[in-house]
Amino acid sequence: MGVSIDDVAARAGVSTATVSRALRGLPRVSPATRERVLAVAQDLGYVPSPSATRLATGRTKTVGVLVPFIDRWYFAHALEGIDQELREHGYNLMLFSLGGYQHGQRRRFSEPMVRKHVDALVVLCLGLSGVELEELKHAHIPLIAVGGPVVGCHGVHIDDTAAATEATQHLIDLGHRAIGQLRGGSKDEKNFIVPVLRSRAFEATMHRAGLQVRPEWNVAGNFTVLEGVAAAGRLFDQPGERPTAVFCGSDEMALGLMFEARRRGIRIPADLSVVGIDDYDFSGPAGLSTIAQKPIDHGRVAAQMLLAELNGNTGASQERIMPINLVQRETTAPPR
Amino acid sequence: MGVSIDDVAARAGVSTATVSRALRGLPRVSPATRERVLAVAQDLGYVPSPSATRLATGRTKTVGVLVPFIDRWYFAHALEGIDQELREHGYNLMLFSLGGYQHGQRRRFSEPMVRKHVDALVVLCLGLSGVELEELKHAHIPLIAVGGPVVGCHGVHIDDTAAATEATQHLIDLGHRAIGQLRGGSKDEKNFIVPVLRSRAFEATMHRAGLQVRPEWNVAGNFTVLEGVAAAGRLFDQPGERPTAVFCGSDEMALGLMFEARRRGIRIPADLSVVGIDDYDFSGPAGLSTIAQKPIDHGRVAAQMLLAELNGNTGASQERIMPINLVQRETTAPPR
DNA sequence: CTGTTAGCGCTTTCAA
DNA sequence: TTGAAAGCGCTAACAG
Repeated sequence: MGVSIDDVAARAGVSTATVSRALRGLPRVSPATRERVLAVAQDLGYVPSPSATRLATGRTKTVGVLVPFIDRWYFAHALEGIDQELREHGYNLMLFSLGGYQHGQRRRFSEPMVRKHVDALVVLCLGLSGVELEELKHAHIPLIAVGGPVVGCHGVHIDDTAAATEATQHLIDLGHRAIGQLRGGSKDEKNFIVPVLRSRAFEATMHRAGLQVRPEWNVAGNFTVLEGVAAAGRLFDQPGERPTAVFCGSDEMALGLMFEARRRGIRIPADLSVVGIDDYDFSGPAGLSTIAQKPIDHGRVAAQMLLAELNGNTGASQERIMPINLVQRETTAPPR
Repeated sequence: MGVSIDDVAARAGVSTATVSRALRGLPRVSPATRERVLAVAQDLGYVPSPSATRLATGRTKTVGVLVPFIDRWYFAHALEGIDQELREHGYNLMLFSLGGYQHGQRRRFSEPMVRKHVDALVVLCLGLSGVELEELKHAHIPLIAVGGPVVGCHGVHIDDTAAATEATQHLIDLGHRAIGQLRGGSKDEKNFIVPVLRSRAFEATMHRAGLQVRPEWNVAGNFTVLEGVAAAGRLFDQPGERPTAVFCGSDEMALGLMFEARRRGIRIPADLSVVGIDDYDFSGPAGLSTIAQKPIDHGRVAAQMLLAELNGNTGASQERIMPINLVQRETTAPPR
């Protein structure tokens, strides 16, 4: 079955070392020899055994991606970017999912999971604990966080504080004073700092503008559409005055709120303005005003840094703040 | 840095062979010895080198997943299921994306891409060409298709014909006669058979009911929300009579159509009934009637079959039709 | 420019 | 029950 380097060497009448050099494009091989080797290899359908190469070189030519779970908009797009960059450079992508949160807590990550399986690791939207990070550093493999800041590790992500501030300020600039918030849930906030950053920035911006943050208008939606619907329900059920606008920590929750608003006959933006963060695939069609980011670019950039690092360019991976921009569509307008 | 099996052997005062046996739980090791080896290994923080194991055994303990691109609802959920199953059994998941369609055609898959990298492969929502399949069979690794039938290869998927038939029949049963279709685009249909199956089943069901399939009510939406919006626009722009209901090949397109309908003041379901297929995350909150499927289960089942096959259970991977069910929500009602 | 020769770190007969 | 030794298929000095 498997045709090995020896077969090629024998057939080409050279040593295995020469075959190895010729096939990898190394110098010190005569053009004639190289050509012959290449022809024979092609002819025999020879493909080097990655297992053998790994063992001999100590490099796996694969990069790991660690995610808390898979089915979220940001992950899929970031993955797409990482994958593209990796594949263009002959690297493989190994996916490590922690399988979501159980008992409100994600599964612990242990370094042996990835040990010797990958040359580098990107940590996607995951807050690593001190010990986890320590293990990883000890393993000495290049590491980069994507999707949010991780202490003790460089990352590629947007400035979430700036994003939430800009979104909130957009509402204030339109003249809104009674503003509610759809924030992440306790699971999100316990496991990752991004929801917290966005939430805090909303509150800081409100205070800075001399506006009150009313606790009863502050509901948790777990960053999903479904929970967003439920959270919106709770918000709308509050007795008394209703906010004229809502800042949502993510577009997914914003969309959920919009569905619930429609069900209740609350008109957007006439009765209620809504702004989100992300620019989810649906946001355009839904007319949702938002702070846009491009996760696919985050993935590409992170992968580039890792690859540079693996090519000996020490210090290639750095903190990198990616661009955001306010996209005003139809869900935000001055209050009436 | 790396502590190897020799270190453990030396420290435990046994041979490497014994360490190997002890650690893998093989018989023919005295309890006392095993215990000592385990303790030493634990103590030294020893983890076997996967590269060495691969080379020695010829098995990689990893399964590959081939996808046309990543950011689609079905893929993320199926991946989640595959990943869960794999990880529970100590297997790793290597992701191979073809990076979408360029020039309307996906990148060609070549067997060397995965050769010796994985023990088995799942092909996700991809129609493999004859040559591609031939290469794969020649590589003798277990193979299974997920998300749609692939000729010459077993698969785990729903009966797409039944799904589209049921959806269409649902509209007919409600009393609709003027029914339009939002189908996949040429890219989808050229690269995968599922869009074609759904489309054909719609037409067959219409004919069977003695209803006319009007070409001008038959628009292409590429299976995405964004394209669904555009396609709906084209449908609504048709002069003359409008259909009273639309069958959509996927929920994503259905949602797109709903956004566009709302924008134009077309009321759903009062003016127009809409049904989709999939039960996308948003479908519940949006109130979309649909034929539900559970891709995460498809992933689990496929992974189970592959693992069984790898455990010597030849013939474990078979054709498996997964359940679907009509979920009637608020977008379908009798015509007025 | 090319060949020889050690490994890389495990697994797996085959003996003991 | 345990050990010795021969690979697995490639890379990387080191000679020539």
